[in-house]
Amino acid sequence: MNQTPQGTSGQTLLFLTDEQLRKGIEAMFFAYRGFTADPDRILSDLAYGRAHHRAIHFIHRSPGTTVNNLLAILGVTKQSLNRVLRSLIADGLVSSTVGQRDKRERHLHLTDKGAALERSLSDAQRDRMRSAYRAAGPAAVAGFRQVLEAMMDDEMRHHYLALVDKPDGR
Amino acid sequence: MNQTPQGTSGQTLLFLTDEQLRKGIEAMFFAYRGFTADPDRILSDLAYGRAHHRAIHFIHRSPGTTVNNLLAILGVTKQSLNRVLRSLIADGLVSSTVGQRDKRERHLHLTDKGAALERSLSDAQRDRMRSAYRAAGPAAVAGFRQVLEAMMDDEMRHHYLALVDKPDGR
DNA sequence: TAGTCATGTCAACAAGGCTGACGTATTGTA
DNA sequence: TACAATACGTCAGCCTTGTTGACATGACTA
Repeated sequence: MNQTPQGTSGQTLLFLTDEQLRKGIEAMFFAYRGFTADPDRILSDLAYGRAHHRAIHFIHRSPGTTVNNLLAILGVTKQSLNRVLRSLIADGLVSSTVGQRDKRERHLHLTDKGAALERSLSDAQRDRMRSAYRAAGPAAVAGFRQVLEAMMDDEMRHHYLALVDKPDGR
Repeated sequence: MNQTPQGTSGQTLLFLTDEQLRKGIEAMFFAYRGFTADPDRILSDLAYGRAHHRAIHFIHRSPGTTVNNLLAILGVTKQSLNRVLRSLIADGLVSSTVGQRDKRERHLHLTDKGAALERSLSDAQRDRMRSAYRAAGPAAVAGFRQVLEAMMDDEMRHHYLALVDKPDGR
């Protein structure tokens, strides 16, 4: 299937061969390893894991977010998230405050200590991303983001766009 | 840091702002979820997981590969891989044969049954990749691969290039 | 007031990582 | 030919992070 593609309308679609697709799949696999490697190293010294990193990242991104919202973004069960949040709160990295409008909700913020860890994690991750961006150049970066966005599930794309399109970038 | 970057040599480097890097980080996160979603669905019906998928993928890619080689590519411990391989061999998806030149080595192949599963997994994953590629276009795809490659650890990039540069693409 | 919602929590389980230790062929080398 | 290194398998035990199911509480809403 699609081993020797011809132009559908006179246009060559060589970039859609199984071969090209496979390269993309393997690139995703190996690149994701690099993507998580630096934060993982930092976290392993602290008895935290990737799940803690994700929670910290998105709390930083959307200060005051609720548990339910975080649940939707992370795509895990509340029991799973709760375990992570509990340890972060116990260790004083995250604060949970009862909602004012709706007192059932908990609003999550990073403490100073949490913000410090977030910074060290995202610095490490950004350093790698920056050098990859720099090596590839602006045009490649635009394509990179385009393909990734097209690869997301609809629901995840909505979350992504809601975050990314924030006017002030926070 | 790098919040209001200026051209280092008269060139604007707006694509290297923390904001842009953060978007890339979040794009990777959400996209990877989509990347694994379809195979995960298939596997969960079979009592297999992502680890089985990875083993099957790379055995398919490099038929006859040794356990040690697979270990290096996957970047896990032999105990971890062995657990996966044991079940795949027991279920008749993978065959393990003693090496001819070096009898200590085991050469791994997919059986017909294993190849059938591999096909259904990679079909699902390729379908998503194909529609993302198609939506983004050839130029974006080139950039996508460039950035991913730059993001890999050196060791992983070597494995990646060794696979991807195979002349016949198998 | 009844029902729904947001949250937290307990218990039990599974996948898939890890370390450490040990055994067994087999191969390469001093 | 002894000995060391290599490739592999396996046992045991641990951790993180995901799951399901059940239940409780307080708060909002129709």
